[in-house]
Amino acid sequence: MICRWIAFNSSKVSRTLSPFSSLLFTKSSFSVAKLEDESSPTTNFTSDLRDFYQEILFGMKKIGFREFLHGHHFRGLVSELRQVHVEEIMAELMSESSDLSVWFFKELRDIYGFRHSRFSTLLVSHIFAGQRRFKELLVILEQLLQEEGKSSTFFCSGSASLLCELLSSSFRKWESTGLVWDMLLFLSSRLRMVDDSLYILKKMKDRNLNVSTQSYNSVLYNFRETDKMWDVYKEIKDKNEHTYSTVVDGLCRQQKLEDAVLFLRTSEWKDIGPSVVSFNSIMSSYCKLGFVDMAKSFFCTVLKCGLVPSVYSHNILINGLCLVGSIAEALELASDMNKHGVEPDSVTYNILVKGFHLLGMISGAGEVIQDMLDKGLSPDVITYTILLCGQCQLGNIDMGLILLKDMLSRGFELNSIVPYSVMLSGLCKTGRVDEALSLFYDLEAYGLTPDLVAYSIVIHGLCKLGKFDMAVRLFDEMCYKRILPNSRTLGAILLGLCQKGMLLEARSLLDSLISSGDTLDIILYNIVIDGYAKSGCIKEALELFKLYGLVPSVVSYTTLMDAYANCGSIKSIEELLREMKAEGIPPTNVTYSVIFKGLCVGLKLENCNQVLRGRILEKFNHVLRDMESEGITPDQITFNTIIQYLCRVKHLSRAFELFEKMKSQNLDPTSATYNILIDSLCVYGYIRKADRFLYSLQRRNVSLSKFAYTTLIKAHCVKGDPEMAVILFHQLVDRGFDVSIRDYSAVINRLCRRHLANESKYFFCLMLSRGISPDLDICEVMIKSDELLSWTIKWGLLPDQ
DNA sequence: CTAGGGTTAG
Repeated sequence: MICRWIAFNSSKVSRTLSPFSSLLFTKSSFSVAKLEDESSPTTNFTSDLRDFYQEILFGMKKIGFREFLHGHHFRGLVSELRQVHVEEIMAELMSESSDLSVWFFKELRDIYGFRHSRFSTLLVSHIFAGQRRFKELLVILEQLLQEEGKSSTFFCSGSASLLCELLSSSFRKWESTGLVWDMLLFLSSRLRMVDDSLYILKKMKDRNLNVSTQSYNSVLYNFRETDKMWDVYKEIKDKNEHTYSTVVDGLCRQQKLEDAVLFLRTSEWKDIGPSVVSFNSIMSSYCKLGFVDMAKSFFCTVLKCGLVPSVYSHNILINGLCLVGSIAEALELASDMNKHGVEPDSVTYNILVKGFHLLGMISGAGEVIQDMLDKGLSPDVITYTILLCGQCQLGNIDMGLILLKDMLSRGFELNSIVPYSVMLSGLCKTGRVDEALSLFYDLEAYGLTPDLVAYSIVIHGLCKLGKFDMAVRLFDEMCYKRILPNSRTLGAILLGLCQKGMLLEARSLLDSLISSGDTLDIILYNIVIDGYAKSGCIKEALELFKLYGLVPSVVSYTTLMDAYANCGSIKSIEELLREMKAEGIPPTNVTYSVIFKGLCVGLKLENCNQVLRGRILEKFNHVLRDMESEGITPDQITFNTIIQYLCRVKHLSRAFELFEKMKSQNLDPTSATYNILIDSLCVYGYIRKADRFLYSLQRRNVSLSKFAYTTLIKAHCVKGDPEMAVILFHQLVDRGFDVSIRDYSAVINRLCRRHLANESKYFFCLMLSRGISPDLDICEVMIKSDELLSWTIKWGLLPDQ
């Protein structure tokens, strides 16, 4: 019968039918056949779509919704189903029973993954609200809001207005509508859709709808770090404990710690009295400022008030103790927790693990993890991330990769991008940006979506290593995904432009950011100032430094000073140093290394003038004294700079004294330190000493760079100890250094010049045996040597005539 | 209210 009805009607209605209906017309399936058998013949042939749905509904009811919806023909049609059809059916089902429409709604959503319209969702929300099914209400409204958030555009977040309009027009008469409004307010606020929540709140007030304290508290929470906090606070009629503790926390976050303490004591609290949570906020703030003792005294106040310190209170204090390096006291407090009736949780252990890592005590961290396991708690993603971070900071990138793999095999990385970001950062910082990039693209396969931080890390790594084009590609990809760059991402791009020498582009990007009105981070200026300085445009660097009414930081000053240092303009450096000190900006050890560098370069320039030379040496000692009096301890690079300077003025014994001093201050000399010393020993002819020095370093298993070897090898070639050169060259090869044709040519060149033909031949053959073909450069050197000419011809190395 | 990720200068 239905088939006949379809045949009759299809020509009439086909123009108005949706793909869904058209398909329904033409499909002849088991279910439709069944429908025909069991439904009564329809007599009212109308082309009205609404009636059509009623017919379908009638049929569906006859054979049972479950069977109809699960029938394979329906599955085939569902992709053609439009939200408006569902709304239509839902409304019809409502007149039958609300449970039926809820069932239809859920069935479509859960079985077919159907995305419901605002209207359908709000309809079911009202049913849930009426039946006090709050959990389900929460779930579908949260989903709705998230969908709204996704579909809103960059600069317009007015997604709530559509919902409010619908609520006011279609659902005004529903008894449960106030509840739905309030829940929407609560959720939009909790989802940090701040503008939306304010819009909803305003509409609720216009309509005289009741705003629950919970929702108000959530709005308050979002504004707790701003001036608007008090406005929201005043509006709340039935304030509760949460309201008060949010205000305390807000004041703490606004750096108004004294006001927070004052608020704690006011009568605002009526008979409730301050809660532990408020004390926790205050303790946390004091810890972050490094005032652990203040935090401790508030901990005692908690006890005196007859309140019980929570696990949070303990963790906050333990964290504070770790941050100031009092790990022993932190451990003690953790073990005393049971005296207050609480037990350490995984947060406690993670804090302790981090504490040990901060002190570089890896074994201690291991013990904490063992304690954790003994307690029946497993290390979680955060534990692993802390360990990973520690390894990366120590430069043990491969160890980090192993840790990450270990995590992966335990399967709990899936919900967090953070450990991957740490790894990406570690790889980028050690120049392994290609590995970072491939890890980055693997993320999707792990079901993780890179966020702003992950993108920024890789973009920065690419820029730093000169792969600017790739960086821009990622930047575009990120923007396309609607992940908006922030000042850190833009800083990376600026860095990339400067490194590419695209200073005009860097400058115009900076200018466009300046004209956008927001106050720019000084770091962005510093990047461009450095870009100018590095390419010798001191004038432009200075202009940027002075014109824009910005407050230069120590980095701005040091950057400019470095530009002057490179051309030995000691006078300009001194002027800038005076200026920054007058501005109350203390120099750092970076500043001082730049100053030393400037003095070294100046010394080189004034080489022949004894008077100036003496004056610079005087300055050197003066700066050293200043540094000491300012309590600035030189780091490795400062030491290297000074050592290099001492070497340059041939004060080798002073240089070695400083080298010892460096070690006594627990500063591991870097490979650059060894290079400077070995090079200087060679330059001044102390080759035997250089040999012994290298040997002592090898015995101590100190990591040496290739330069240390090649320097000494070259010196032996020049000074006529080719045997030593051969021995060292073999060490170079055996230690797995990448030995290039330039290294062979450097050696052969020097040996030829000393007429050491046999040794030249030896290195030449060694080179060939390692699969390196000679180039024109080497051939020319060999041919020029009388002793080698015939030998060279024998090898067929004469250039084509 | 507590624990994990990214920026500039030597």
